[in-house]
Amino acid sequence: MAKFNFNLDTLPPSEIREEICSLTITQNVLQGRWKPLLIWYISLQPQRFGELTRLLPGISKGILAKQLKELEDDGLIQKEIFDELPFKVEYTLTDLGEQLLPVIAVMQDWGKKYIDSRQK
Amino acid sequence: MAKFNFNLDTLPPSEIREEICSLTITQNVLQGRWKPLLIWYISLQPQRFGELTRLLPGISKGILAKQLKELEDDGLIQKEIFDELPFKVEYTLTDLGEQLLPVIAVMQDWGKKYIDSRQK
DNA sequence: CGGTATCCACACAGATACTG
DNA sequence: CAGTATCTGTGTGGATACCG
Repeated sequence: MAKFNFNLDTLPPSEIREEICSLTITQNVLQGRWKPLLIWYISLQPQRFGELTRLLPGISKGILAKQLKELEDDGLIQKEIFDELPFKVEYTLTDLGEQLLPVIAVMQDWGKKYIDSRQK
Repeated sequence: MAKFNFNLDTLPPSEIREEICSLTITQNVLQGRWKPLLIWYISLQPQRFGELTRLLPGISKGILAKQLKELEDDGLIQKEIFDELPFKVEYTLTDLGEQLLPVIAVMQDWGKKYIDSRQK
């Protein structure tokens, strides 16, 4: 999946390469207009497909399904299908997904600093 | 600039709204294939335009100029123009840009966890 | 050296209709 | 309810030529 943003012919030193690679992976995993918000909402409580469409006004069902699928494929969320009628599906974070919450938190912290800096 | 990913007609409670807004701002500011890497490289030392094209093999001059301009407009980096021949320009982080380094750091931490989880 | 300007290609998001 | 399929439009990145 990932584009690693460096050329295999001109590799930087290995410890630099690891930083580049780690950073780019996280960037790629979070790439998608709604993904950080999806992770954050799901961290608050297990969420259903329909509830997410209400929480994220403007998102279309197609793109919601696609981004949820990508998050699932990347191992950040898991879905539980309840065998009821009408159908019920719940999305929750995996352990790996939970470990991403510090990233979300510092992003929120910085966003507040950004807002403050623009209000001066 | 920012798309805030919520509908003004169906506003969530204010403290939730602030978290959404802060997160989305940071996401938007970092949106761009090379931006996190640019910030990280510039944090290591002041960088020149030509040096960045070497550090990021595959980037085109057009897109490098564009993403640097966006980072500058968002107040994350500043450029110093040295009045020499041949021309010399150096990009450095602003205070606001420095404050973004924790975000980069936790992204790198998580990227390493992701790699570990996939190697099992 | 450090950019702009222009054009092109594709990925991604959105709308809509349909389905198990 | 929770999706899938298809089509469409736009945003983003990339290549190239040119410029101060």
